[in-house]
Order: sequence, then C-alpha cells, then structure tokens
Amino acid sequence: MVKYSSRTLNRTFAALADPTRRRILAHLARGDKCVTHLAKPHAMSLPAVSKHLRVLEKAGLLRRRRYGRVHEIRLDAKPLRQAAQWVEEYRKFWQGSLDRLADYLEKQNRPLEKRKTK
Amino acid sequence: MVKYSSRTLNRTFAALADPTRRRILAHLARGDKCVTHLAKPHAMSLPAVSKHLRVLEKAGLLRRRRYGRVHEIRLDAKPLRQAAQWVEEYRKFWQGSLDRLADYLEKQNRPLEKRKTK
DNA sequence: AGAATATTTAACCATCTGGTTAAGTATTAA
DNA sequence: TTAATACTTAACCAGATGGTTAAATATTCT
Repeated sequence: MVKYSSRTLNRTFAALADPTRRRILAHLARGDKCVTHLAKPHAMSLPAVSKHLRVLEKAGLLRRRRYGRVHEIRLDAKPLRQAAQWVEEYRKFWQGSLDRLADYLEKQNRPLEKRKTK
Repeated sequence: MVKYSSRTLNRTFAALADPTRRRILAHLARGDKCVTHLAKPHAMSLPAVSKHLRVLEKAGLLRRRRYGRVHEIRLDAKPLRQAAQWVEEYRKFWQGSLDRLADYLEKQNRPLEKRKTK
C-alpha cells in the first residue's frame, strides 16, 4: 500500500476535473507558453484563464517565471505521479476482480472438464 | 494520442477530488458493502454519505443492487481506465522532459569530454 | 512622457458542493 | 399491526467555483 497525501490528491484531481484546465495542460505539453498565448483558444476572458492558471499552480501542476511583463508558464507533472499511482491501485484491483471473475466462470462452466493442451 | 470523453473525465476526476469519496472507494475495494456499513467510519450523517455515493454512481465508479431494503454497493473501476490513461500521458511527457533535460545537462557540463567507456 | 501590451486584482454574480436536520418510503421483525 | 431498520428525498445553509467587467500594476515601445 502506497501512502498518499490527501491534500495533494484533492488539489490534483480537482484541478484535472475542469476541461479548460486539461486543455491548458495539453497546450503546455507542447511547449512553454505565456498567458495571452494560452488564453487565445479558450472562448473566455483573460482573467478567467488567469484564475485557471492559479488553480493549476496551487496544485503544483505548473511553474511560472517572469520575464518582464510576460509570464513563462511550464508544465510540472510531478503531482501527477501520486495521482497516477492512486488511480492505478484501484484500476489494478478492478482488473484483479475481472480476472478472479473469469477464473470463477471458467470453473463454473466446465467443472469436470480436463484442459486439452498443457 | 488517445481520445477521451470530456464529460467522463470531468465526472471521474471530480468524484476522486473528495477525500471522503476516495475513502469510500478504498473500503469498497475490500469488499462489497451496504450504505450503512460504508457510512459508519465517516464522521457525518447518512444523507451526506448517500450523496457521495450518488456522485460516485453518476461517475460510473460504483454499481448498486437492491436486496429488499439494503443496497449492495460494489466498485466499478471502468472509468478509471480513461482517467489513468490521461494522467499517464502527461506523466510520461514529464518523464520525457526530465530525460531530455538530463541529456542537455550532460552535454552542457562536459562539452569537450570524451566518454570513457563506450 | 505617453501609449500600448501583458497580466493581475477587485467586485460582483449564478451555480455547484458538501454538509445539516426533518420527513418520507420500503422492507423486515415482533 | 406496530415498531425498527435501511435508505432516500426535501429544504436549507455556508462556502467554493467559474465566469464576467472594470480598474490597477508593470513593463516595453515610440
């Protein structure tokens, strides 16, 4: 069992729950961008995007560095590691359940049958 | 590039963003439970837990079957597959970035040096 | 200095969220 | 039939969320 920080998971999953923020991350994954550049494809005001960026920043999913008046934003996917592990743990459980179910059905369907090969 | 359903991701990540719901899933992973049973360890009212269960249900993360007055709840981790894939895509990007960064630093730090072995 | 650009902050609003208590609906037990 | 059990629904509340417009702050260009 891995140990997870509840606060980090709260913030990470909450940040990922918004489609605009996921799109922003998608753009970031294709190169660092400034705020205006990131805002352009999203049919909403600049302050709205600014807020989304702050949410992502608080979740630790991005870093920003100022060069004069432009902010250079880059993706920091570190928090995704915990999130990925958490999800995988349950996904594997589910896979395990399916496997056990398959075993079960296997035995149920042909209880006295001998396997042909091997 | 994998194709994701935005609505599904919205609901899945939002469902996972709450610690109570994650704890409920953790309990479910250890066996099917009825509502009262699931509610007991959470310092909150039954209706509150009932709401959480509905959120998880709408996100497709659990199924329920009624036996008389008790509801048997079981984990359904299918939606986690998409979520896991989405997260992994960005995690890998990050890993890739780190690798590229490492390469870069490698070259920067010893620009004229010949590698000793191989 | 003055104008344009990049970005944030402030104030506001509607809707969603996570909790409450009280009441309602089935189902099972006495 | 009455009482207990398992659960949901309704009504409410405080605070968060996601958007808006208008104003403020820095920086760069002319």
